[in-house]
Amino acid sequence: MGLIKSEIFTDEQNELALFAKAFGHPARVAILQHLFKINSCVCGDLVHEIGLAQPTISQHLKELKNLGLIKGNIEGTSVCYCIDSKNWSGMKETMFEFLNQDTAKENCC
Amino acid sequence: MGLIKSEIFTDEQNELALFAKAFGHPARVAILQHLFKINSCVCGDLVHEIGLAQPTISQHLKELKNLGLIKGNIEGTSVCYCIDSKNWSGMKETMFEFLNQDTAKENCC
DNA sequence: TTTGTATATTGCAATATTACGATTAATAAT
DNA sequence: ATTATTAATCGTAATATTGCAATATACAAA
Repeated sequence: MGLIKSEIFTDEQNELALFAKAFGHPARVAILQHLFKINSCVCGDLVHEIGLAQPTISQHLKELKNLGLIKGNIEGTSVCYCIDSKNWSGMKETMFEFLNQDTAKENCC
Repeated sequence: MGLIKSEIFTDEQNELALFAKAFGHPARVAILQHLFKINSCVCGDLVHEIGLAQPTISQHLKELKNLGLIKGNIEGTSVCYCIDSKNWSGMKETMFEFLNQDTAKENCC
């Protein structure tokens, strides 16, 4: 199959999984870290910085963009990609809620 | 290819991606939420709770166990799975550092 | 208009993931 | 000993992901 049965899970579970999946590849982690580091970016830099072929980087950027975590502004012949702060904050909220489930719990084993 | 080029990324980037990938499937999200909720669990409950076949749940549990996020104690004929609090905290630290990169940054676009 | 530069898209091969039926292993109950 | 119960493993089909070469697109510069 290879097909996730999304219909049996809640919207929250599916949303969180989609966000997490975005971070589930080291290239996308590296892209986001680089975008934060220089606070503005063109794709060309990323190809050089990360060491994957241009189509591959472009594909990863597209995924992050579709999720809303980054946005791209065309500037002449190149594209300025950067973090979408508002959406990043929203995503963080979702992740924090999930990650902090352990507070106020005792261990059983 | 379908093969991640881990060797071109840092250990931190690869580790974070592995943790994130664990949350990148709604079934594993649901499993972890359920484990937190009842604070102790046997696999059978999860099969009933989540609605996937027993081998599928077992496989997801194995992945979470391999990552160290949960541990399983055999109790008679069933297995008691629960969160590994220590490792969960460590994972949280890693994720928080990544998610909080945006603090102390100004927007560019 | 041609040439160069930067990014996106297409097509494809290789590998990974998801899901489950069938089976196995291990213990509990009778 | 036999049977029932629970969970792991095996095998396999279907789908997804990763990565890149080739190509297309879009704009700038000459």
